[in-house]
Amino acid sequence: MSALSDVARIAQVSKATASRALSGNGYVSAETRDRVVAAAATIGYVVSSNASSLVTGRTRNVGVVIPHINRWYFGDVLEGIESALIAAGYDLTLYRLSSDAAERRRVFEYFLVRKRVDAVIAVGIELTPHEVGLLGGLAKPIVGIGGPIQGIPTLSIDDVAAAALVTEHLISLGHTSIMHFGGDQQSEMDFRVHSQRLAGFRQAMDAAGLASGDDTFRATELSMPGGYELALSVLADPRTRPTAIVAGSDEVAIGTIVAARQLGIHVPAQLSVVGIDGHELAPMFGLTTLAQDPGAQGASAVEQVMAELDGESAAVRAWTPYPVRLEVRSSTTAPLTA
Amino acid sequence: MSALSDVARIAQVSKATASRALSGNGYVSAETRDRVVAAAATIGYVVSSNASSLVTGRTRNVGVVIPHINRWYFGDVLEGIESALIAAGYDLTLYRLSSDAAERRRVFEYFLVRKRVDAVIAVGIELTPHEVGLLGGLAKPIVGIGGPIQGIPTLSIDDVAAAALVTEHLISLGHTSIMHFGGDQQSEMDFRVHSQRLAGFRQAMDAAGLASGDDTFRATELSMPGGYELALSVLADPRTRPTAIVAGSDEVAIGTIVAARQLGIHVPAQLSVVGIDGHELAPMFGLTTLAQDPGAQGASAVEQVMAELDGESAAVRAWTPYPVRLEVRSSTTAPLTA
DNA sequence: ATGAAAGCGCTAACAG
DNA sequence: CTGTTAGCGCTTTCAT
Repeated sequence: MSALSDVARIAQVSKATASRALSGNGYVSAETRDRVVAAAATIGYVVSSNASSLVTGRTRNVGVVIPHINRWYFGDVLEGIESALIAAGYDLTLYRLSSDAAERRRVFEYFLVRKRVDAVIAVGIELTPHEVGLLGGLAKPIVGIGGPIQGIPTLSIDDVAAAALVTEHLISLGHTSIMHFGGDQQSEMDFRVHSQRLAGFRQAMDAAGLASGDDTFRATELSMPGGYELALSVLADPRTRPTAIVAGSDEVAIGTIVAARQLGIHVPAQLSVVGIDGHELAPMFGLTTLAQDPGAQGASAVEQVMAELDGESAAVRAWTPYPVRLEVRSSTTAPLTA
Repeated sequence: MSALSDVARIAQVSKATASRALSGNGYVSAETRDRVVAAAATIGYVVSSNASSLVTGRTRNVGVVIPHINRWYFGDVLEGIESALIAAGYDLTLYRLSSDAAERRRVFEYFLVRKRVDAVIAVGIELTPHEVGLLGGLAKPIVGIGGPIQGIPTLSIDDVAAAALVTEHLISLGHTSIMHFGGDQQSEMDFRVHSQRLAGFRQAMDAAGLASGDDTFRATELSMPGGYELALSVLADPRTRPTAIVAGSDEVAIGTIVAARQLGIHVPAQLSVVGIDGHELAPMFGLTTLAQDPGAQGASAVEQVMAELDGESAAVRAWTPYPVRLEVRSSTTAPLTA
């Protein structure tokens, strides 16, 4: 493997000059630079990022911690982050956090701390103050996606408002028997997203004077199979079946629709369903959903990180709700007495 | 940031001894090791992987190149790789390759070469001999997933046989008018997967004496919207509509089913559909599909890489077909005259 | 079993 | 504008 010294020797300059010529830092005469660049090209020289990082303290690499890869919302966010990072010339090191606490500790206390990453983006994970402190102590920027984290900038929609909005949509259609298929309230993993969406749902129901008690909420994994299984069991009984469902995610919504159709329930004539993610596949299913843009949120997070890395650390340390709008489609929601 | 020298000073040993105690390489008396470990713990010492990599030449990091993140098959493979890597104490650096040739070159000639990764796993991407040579010249192990690559070990199913199998299934059900909704034959990205599946389809059709000409094949992006759009246009005309579809992926299959139902076509009474990936969501849709296990393939790839990294470089340099079986479900395929 | 010393490959002052 | 010098933090002979 050729080193900088080889380039220097061939170009007949010192290592320092070669370094300057290649990195673009510092003055180098045009002709010298050309010689150096040519020399580097002929021997196929590429910097050793290790050596370079060791002295500069910068790795041009950011760590991304995320609970799932193969879920619509998370996959979209990840793609958005990936594109933005590559465009900025940064590497992306991926850590999937399971609910296993020991593994989580290992990621934070070992993997993320070894001077391997310049910054961390946490997607859909509520960092503990301890974890924030760990990274913060190393002066590594952190930005979150998916919900407020104490003391660091976070991008997310206003989940309470979002859930309230879709619920109101259903109510405005004349529905009175509405259920929320949401995330497990115990799950530490995904922020307060679950509880906030439930809160928004209840808020809208209460405001309309509708029942919002325990039997209007059922917890499930926020996945297609999750929604499917739950819907199969809840919708089977025609006497207790609601006329509308506020799904905790688009995947849950689709799962619910598939199950309903399988039970012979007509969507939307007999059951209206709304989602919350605004995934690109939603239109295909005609799903009425909130239009948040996960990919764009990922890209914004990268922007934030880059800004902080460039010293603009006075960035927004507070949470800013990401704007959303309700995308109304005809095929999964309908007036109650259409 | 505390360094090894700090640990050494506190434990009252030399840096060399501290290093040995912490890494477990070389002789250290039990009591000395305890002192060192304790010292490291109190100041929260973590090795700088840069410094360590610089001298050892090993990064404990593997690069993964993959064309999509948010597709069932690829997401599953990626999850499998991630888990296996973390378990082995390795980091995973993710590169999504678009069809942009310039970007692809940049990834191979810049990102992957800077002594940042110990090995590369290429998923669903046919590496060129040049790319293989690039990494090979650096003595970095490469393993592929998804199809044969010249000169390196690759994991994949036998796509010709797989496509033939699902096609035969349809034929055995009495279908004679069968179409293949597969991947674009021009796409360089995804190996020969597309053409191989088409070949398998034609092989089975020909063997049964059925028409397998150009009008039995339609190309689409191997995604749900891809399958959906294509099905919408192809299935609309009842006079030319086939009775069965061999989908190029599970996503295409689902998209096709959704479109068919939307057109009022009953699946499987009027249209039978088979997929090829065996995704975990297939059962939910009752999809008849091949059972390949993408996650397991990812894990196997990691095993291969680790073996090569441990010097067992005499590993299988040839392609070994990954075993599959056909999972027959009742709801998306049926005898023609049921 | 432990320590001293020599780098790994590069960048960043500081002179000139 | 270019060269000299001094490390970045760690591992690894080679002595002891």
